[in-house]
Amino acid sequence: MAVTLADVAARARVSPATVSRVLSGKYPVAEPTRARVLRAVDELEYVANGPASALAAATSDLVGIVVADIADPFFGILAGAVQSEISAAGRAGGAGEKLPVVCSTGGRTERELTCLTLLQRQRAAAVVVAGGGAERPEDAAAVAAKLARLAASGTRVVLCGRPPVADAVTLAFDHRGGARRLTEHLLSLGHRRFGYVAGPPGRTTTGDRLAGHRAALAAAGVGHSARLVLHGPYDRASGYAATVELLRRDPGLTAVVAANDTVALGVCAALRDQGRRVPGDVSVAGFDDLPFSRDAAPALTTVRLPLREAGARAGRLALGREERPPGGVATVRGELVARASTAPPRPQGGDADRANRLTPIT
Amino acid sequence: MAVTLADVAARARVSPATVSRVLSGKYPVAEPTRARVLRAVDELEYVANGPASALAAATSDLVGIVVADIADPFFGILAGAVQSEISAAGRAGGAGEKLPVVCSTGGRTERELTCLTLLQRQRAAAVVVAGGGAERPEDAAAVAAKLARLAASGTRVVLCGRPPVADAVTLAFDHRGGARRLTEHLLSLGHRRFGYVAGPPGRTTTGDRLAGHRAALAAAGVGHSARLVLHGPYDRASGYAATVELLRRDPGLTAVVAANDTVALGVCAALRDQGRRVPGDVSVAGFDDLPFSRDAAPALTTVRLPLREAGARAGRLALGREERPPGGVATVRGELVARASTAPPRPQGGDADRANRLTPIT
DNA sequence: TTGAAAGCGTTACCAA
DNA sequence: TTGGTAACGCTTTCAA
Repeated sequence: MAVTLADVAARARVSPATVSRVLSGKYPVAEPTRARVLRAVDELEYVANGPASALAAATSDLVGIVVADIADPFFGILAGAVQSEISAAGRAGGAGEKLPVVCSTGGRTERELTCLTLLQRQRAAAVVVAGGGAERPEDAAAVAAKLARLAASGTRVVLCGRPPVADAVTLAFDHRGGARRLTEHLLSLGHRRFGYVAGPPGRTTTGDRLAGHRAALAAAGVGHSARLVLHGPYDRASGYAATVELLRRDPGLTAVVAANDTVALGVCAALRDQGRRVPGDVSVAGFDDLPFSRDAAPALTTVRLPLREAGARAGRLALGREERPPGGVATVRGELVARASTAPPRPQGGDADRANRLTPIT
Repeated sequence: MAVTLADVAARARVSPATVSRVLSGKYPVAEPTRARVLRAVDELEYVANGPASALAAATSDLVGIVVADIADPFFGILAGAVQSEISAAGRAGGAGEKLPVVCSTGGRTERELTCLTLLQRQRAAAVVVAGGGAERPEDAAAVAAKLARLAASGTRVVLCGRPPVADAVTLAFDHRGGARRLTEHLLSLGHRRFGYVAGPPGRTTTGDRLAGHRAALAAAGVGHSARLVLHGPYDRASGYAATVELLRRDPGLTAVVAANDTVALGVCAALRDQGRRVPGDVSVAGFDDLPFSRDAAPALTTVRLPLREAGARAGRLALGREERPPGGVATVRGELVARASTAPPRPQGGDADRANRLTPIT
């Protein structure tokens, strides 16, 4: 079978314990001995048995990164940042190097629990849970309980982009504030009739962004019908279909806010197919400002979350290389990116009046 | 500490061996006993110790997916497809459920070897290596040797999108054929002066696509200068910068072929910024046809690789749920997607002549 | 600074 | 159908 520690020990004429000490690197070993061991390791092409180490040490060097969907660039960027932060630490391939592993859940609580169980089974050293969570109390509680058990069993838990839970370190995203500023911006341009294409129902990200949007409207005294809020997955097709329906429900809307940039692309496409100029007749806003959106929809107004920075920080927190923020929670804010200031085409009397009472924000 | 098999056994008043059998599910156990064990598992919230199982069974339930960059939607889609195929098998969270783990290498051989070592250390059940490999013989040999060792140690190895190695099961992508058809298409429209923005140097994907392009040009008797081939990473900035330089070197080019769609977006942006209409003055072609490209560059001509299907198939091969293709190698071909048939603006005499001798393809 | 040996929690073989 | 019990390969006291 495979080469074992004992084989290396025999070859280097030392005890297995010594080899272990050399490899772990955190025990004093005489230099000549050390060299002999390392040479034996090389000659034998020894690769440690991870499971055996994990069993003996009661912790593995796996770091889990749980996301909704790796095919979604939002999570791809986030997960990539976490990974590279983790891989950057520790000598390449050396013992103690962490193996970042990405799991995707499809945004389903059930699958989320499964992933966490799988990581718990692996005795992962840390777990970064990225993206929004379930809003339903039972679901949220189930995940919280699972995370608590994970933490209790020695796994470091870091939340990134979801509400804090118990005492897990959390990097919360300010979706609410971002959506609010986004909507305030559109209001300041004079828009009064909004459509909103929301993300999947029952998820905190969806709810938070929507809440921010509604808060801005309420603060401006602009009414908003629930009929003009449509939910769907974070994809282009959802934006397209929702927009067709929104226009049917209110042909006079002048702005559409989308759950994210991908959805916004579908919105733009549908608007054009329905004969509206974008921007011009209708302004479209999105979220996240992913790299391609500037090409796909140059006039999009979005909120840019510093995904790379957040991911890197989450990675450091997972490794325990960065101090816990006060209270265990740090909030990451997005930046408003307004590429075109398109006022609505034909402002109506009453609305224009109200607009004058608004203080432009941003 | 954590609940162990022995705890469950005690509670269910059976031996540890029996609990193990119930959990593994592949041994006959009397129904009442089985029920008692499962109840104990539930009551105790027992979660098996993966490392211990892996040690005893000499194989873990990890399945590695090695990609160049998860932040790149190309790999995100591919990895996502592999993952969902793997997660679909096996009852959620049950014993024996595989844990698909994605690692990214940045397309660097060194990091690739590290990832493979890490997976070898974990005694992964299978490894799917996706995306092109190194062209340099030493590098290719090093990776091949590593893969051979992995395979020898019982890990199932599946290659996806890179040249076959020894006897690893391979899903090869026909980059060469795709690039060839793409170029033939542009030639059939009358284009004769091409710029080419290639991927990172020294990688098989880059080399294969370029080879296909050159083969098409050669077959058509169209000369091509190495000065009009520029290399860079698979990102937008690379396409932008390369295009500025290409136009400097040949202001009269009528078509630019890009390493992939993301690069093509940069090409389009640069062309516009340089005062060219796209399409119109210059036609742009890309690769991969990712979801956003139709919005970002509606007139792009691309080659669409069936990424989801390929990923799913790779997943099944990794699980041993799909038969090895004859010879161990199956080739995945891309589909030419031509959204606009833009002929060059001002065909030159001699070239137009030659164009007539071409048989239009596709 | 090094060695000996007792676990770590499963699996799998051999009996019963 | 079940139980007893060696491995599995490493880490980590405890001694020397």
